[in-house]
Amino acid sequence: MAQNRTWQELSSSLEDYLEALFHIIAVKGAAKAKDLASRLKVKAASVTGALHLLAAKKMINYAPYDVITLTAKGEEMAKDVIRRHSVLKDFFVKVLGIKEPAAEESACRMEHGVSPDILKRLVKFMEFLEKRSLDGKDIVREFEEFCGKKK
Amino acid sequence: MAQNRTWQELSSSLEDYLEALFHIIAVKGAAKAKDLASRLKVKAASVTGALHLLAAKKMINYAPYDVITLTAKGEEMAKDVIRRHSVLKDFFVKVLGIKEPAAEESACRMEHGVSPDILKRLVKFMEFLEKRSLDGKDIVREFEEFCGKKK
DNA sequence: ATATAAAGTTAGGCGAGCCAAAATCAAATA
DNA sequence: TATTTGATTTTGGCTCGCCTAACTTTATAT
Repeated sequence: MAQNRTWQELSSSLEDYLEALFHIIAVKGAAKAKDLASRLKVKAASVTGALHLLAAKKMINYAPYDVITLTAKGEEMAKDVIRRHSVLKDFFVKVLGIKEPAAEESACRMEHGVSPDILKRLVKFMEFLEKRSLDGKDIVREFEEFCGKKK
Repeated sequence: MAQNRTWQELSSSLEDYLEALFHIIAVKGAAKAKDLASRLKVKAASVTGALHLLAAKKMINYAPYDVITLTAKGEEMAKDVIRRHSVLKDFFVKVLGIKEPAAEESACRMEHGVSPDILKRLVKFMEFLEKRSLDGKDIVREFEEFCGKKK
């Protein structure tokens, strides 16, 4: 299902590759196909295919058998995906109180569908909760109690 | 990209069909292929294909040229999808203050990825906000003000 | 009752994204 | 340097979900 995302030019799959690429590069300076394959739980042949597509979209610097790096455009895109991912995950963990592996998984699944306006509002909402907490009115704590009480 | 959803046996696409089916049936008692096609912005041939799949999964009662209804299992699934959709949308509208068409769109895109635990927590969070509001501590209102103030 | 229109289905095709198997390249080792 | 080994790519094949075009069935209108 290649859904229409007017506000995005990449498929969910390619966003995943870009995101993984960014993280691998952050640690190792550059990425190899194998890193992507193991991280995304995909076979090497699939990686090659995705790399061709990303290269065609000028998102990565790719030459056969060479290491992979992100172009400026690719890095921008990757950061955008990662931002959606981490905002969602933060919301799940810090506000909803979801535990680590589940929060991560759900963020992965939902990150591709978050529109810019939803993202902005979600960030603002968490800023709001943060500020309130500093003012001694910790909503998250209250929510935890609320959850603990019932049942 | 047919993602793995261990907690779900239907593709995003089939979930969409089921969801639409439920709404059409709610209004008209039964659905025709044409209703689905126009609602999902898809051609009639695609509908037939999806109906075969849903019938194979015992989600719908389907016979060529006949009206379509949901089986008990299908109705259950449909309600589940719709619940995910409406909880998300509610959160977007009532808490984040997202306007109608955008909230609906984002709910559509994200509904397929919401896990049961996230959903449960989100519902609880909104119950919590509701209760607080009844106690005269309207967090949503405060959030609106918070948003209005800054910039 | 029959001709026409509309709805539904079938057949065949396309792209995305995955895979396995085979071929190729590169890096390490003998 | 020659060889082996592991990484990468290519090739061909699969499923899903969509499409168009052609055909069949059902509904409508004369």
